[in-house]
Amino acid sequence: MPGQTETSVRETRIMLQTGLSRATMDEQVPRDFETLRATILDRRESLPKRIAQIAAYALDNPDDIAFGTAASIAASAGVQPSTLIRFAQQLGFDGFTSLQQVFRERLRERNSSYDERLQALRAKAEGGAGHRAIFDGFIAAASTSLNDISRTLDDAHLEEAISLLAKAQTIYVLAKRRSYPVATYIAYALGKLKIRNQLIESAAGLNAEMVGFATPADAVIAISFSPYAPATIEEARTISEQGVPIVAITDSSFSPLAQFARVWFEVAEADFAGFRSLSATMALAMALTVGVGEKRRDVGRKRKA
Amino acid sequence: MPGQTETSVRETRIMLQTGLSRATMDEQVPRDFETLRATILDRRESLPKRIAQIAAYALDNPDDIAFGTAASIAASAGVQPSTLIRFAQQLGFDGFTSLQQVFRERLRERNSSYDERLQALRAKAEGGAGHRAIFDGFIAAASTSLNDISRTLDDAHLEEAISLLAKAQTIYVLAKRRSYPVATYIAYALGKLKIRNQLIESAAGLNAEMVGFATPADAVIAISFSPYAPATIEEARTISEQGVPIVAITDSSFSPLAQFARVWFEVAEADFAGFRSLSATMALAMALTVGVGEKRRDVGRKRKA
DNA sequence: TATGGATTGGAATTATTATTTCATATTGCT
DNA sequence: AGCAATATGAAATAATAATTCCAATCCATA
Repeated sequence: MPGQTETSVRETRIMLQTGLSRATMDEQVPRDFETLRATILDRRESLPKRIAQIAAYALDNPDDIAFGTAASIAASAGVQPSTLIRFAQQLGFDGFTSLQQVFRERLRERNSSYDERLQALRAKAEGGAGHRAIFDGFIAAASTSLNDISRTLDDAHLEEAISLLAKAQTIYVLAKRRSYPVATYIAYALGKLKIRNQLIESAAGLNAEMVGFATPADAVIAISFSPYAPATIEEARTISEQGVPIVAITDSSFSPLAQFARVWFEVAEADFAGFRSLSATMALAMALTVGVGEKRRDVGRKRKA
Repeated sequence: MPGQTETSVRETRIMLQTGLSRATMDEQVPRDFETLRATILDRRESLPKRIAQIAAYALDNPDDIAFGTAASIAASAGVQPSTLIRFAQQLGFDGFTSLQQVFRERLRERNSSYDERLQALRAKAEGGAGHRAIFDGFIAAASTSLNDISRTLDDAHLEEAISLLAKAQTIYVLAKRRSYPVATYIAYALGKLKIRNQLIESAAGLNAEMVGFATPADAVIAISFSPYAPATIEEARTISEQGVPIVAITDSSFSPLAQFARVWFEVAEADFAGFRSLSATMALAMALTVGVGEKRRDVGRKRKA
């Protein structure tokens, strides 16, 4: 019997079961994972027990659905393979295989290098594709930056920077403009960890004096990206000439900050709509801060013992 | 004939072909994608033409290998299925299926829900696993938060908030403590976009006066997460009583901020080592800011036309 | 340019996996 | 409680896909 007849017989049966016309059916089949997810959550209540069981499993373990065989998935979820297929059919798919496609597509999508997605989103936003596109762009930029930094960060530098900062009496935090939010976050976190710190703010114009108090027993976290705020560079220079060690977060080895720094990190943030992400810098800043907190605790313990 | 015999016959044949003992073979089979990649690049020169062809294809289209069938992959790469299997065997696998596992594992790894990774990292960091673990933890927390928000953000709310803010004469930005970095970033970005704004700072203790200037023609972006800074809530209340519309970013519908807000966003940030990520909030903040910038430009253009 | 070995193509075979079927159990309703 | 409709389990079957086999081809070397 030719495949075509086979298929149409199957379709007829499903249509009878669900009471839907073919056209309606097609419209309702969720093609992408998010729609599928929503559909499942929507119908969760009205699903039979076993079907609900596999539905829950599917949302909890999407990767297993993407890669497993009907039998293996059914076993993990504690149902029969046939139930899995019924589940797929209830959702409007014509079998497990086509349901699985959606789960596979999801992995492909997610994995398609964020760089590519970012390109696409930039183009989309340029074309005036609404505010959601802008939002997605910032999400993508942040994700890209996180991926990048987690690939490129050098563990040894991290250790070195943390040791250096852990020894400091006071940690000075130096950043302006775009980097300023990071500085305020560091200051907040250091404060919560009871680590003495001083944010070098520009408001009152007393920076020079503030900087003057730092000694070689202290340390500085300085953050600046191109175009480097002249004030940051100036203050970094002064403070390094006083012999205060500097940990710098910046964006290239040509950065003037890198020259003054005892340890420096190169962080490449992706940008979108003219604004660079801060997510990678933030993550690094937090790691430094909490790392210093940990280190001090450890040292304290050792001294007591 | 039982499967076991079948298998051992196959193994013997391969061993003869490659001239390796079983023990040596096992050591050489690349288990993870990176090793496999290196192995392929290493042997690239010495591979026969068709095998080299599929090798190149595999490195260029790893996703296809992960998802395709031997036949479909072979067709895309322009070779016979049998060649694909020979390729796998040359690398020490016992067939296409086990080669494919490596490509699938790669996708799983990359994609392994950040939540799970976060759990693992938290445990690791607790156990004092060094500073890299802390860093990875913050990266994972940030990624999780980004994933979450991009799933849950409501487009309609975004549009509404942007329209509201775009109409404002002055945008006031209100946030303390942990949220303060976001506020400074918003203020920075609004400034760069030439949008009049006022950061409500606490330094000089003049908040009450500042807040008093706001009128219903203005708008507020208020950001606060549990435990809500009392000052933020107080100022939000006052300002909303003056009839100034508020766009709030907060963490639950029970948040006091949500009560005063015209539009509010629920942002669930993952935490690590006691500090919550800010990445999702930052992304949303940037989308709002740039969205307002776009909207004003559009409106300006329309007026001229 | 002949010859042996390696490589390749394509069909045949075998294994695996999805799907269907049907008997049985459960549920909801009168 | 009894009936019909629905849901479930388990095995049989159909479909699909991986693997093997063998003949044909290519390539290096004498």
